[in-house]
Amino acid sequence: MPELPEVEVVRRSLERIFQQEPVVEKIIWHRPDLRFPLPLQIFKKWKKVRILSVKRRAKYLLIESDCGSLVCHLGMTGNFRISEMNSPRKPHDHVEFWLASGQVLLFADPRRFGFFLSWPGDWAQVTRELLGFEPLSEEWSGSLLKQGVKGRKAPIKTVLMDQKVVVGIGNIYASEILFRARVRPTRSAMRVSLRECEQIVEITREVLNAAIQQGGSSIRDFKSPGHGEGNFQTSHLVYDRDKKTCVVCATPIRRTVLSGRSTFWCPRCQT
DNA sequence: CGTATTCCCTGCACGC
DNA sequence: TGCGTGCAGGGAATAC
Repeated sequence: MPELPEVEVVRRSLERIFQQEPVVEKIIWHRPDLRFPLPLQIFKKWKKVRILSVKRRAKYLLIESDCGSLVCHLGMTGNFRISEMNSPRKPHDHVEFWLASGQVLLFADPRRFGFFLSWPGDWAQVTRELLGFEPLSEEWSGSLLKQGVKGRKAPIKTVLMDQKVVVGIGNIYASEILFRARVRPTRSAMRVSLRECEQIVEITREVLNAAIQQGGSSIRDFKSPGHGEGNFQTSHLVYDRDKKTCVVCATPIRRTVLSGRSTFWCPRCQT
């Protein structure tokens, strides 16, 4: 489900929810085994906790409270929604945040690749060391991407999805970005020129920002509490369009598997 | 070391 | 209709 735009849309939704009602009365969980075990210590401790902020780094959400912080990752199918105390739960509702307003923020995740962590230390510090550049930050640039691809024999698409190089770009947006940049996803990353890296950086920002504006891409099941479904899937030019005609040149779009992930590209537009 | 594959898990679309 | 197969937006652990 969630790449950077979707996670950012969720972040904004959660921010709005907690601005309206910052107090979490308690947390209820229905199973402790998401991708990683839930931080039950924290969950038990969180009674009458005030949420101070919801931040995003890469595809991680950081929920900060006056009683410590939670890191949340949505995995593939993780999602939040607002519900009422007495309204029926669904099969994959794993965590409930009971708000002082009487509403309940539910976290559901059918595939359970998502997780919550409590992070005692400085999360920003950790992510600085382990993760690459934020694509929407001022500091990222074509020359930095060029440094990132230096000596990388792997396909440019794989490197673009490498969270140590640049964060937040997942399988959908990697194909979409490279199509718009006219760079073939299979090309060895080291063979992408500085000029092309600059192009990729610029287009990455355009695509991710547009996707955020559109509320993300809702294929399958992505939804955000308060924002609902996104619309950016209607702007997909190559993703999931195998054998359909390229919107630019009418050549059939091709599907290739790279690092085990479906990849879509136009054999004529992209070199 | 870098790269590719496998696996975690459930649901759904598809073909027979 | 029912069943098997393959595939799905992420990422970590293996296997080369």
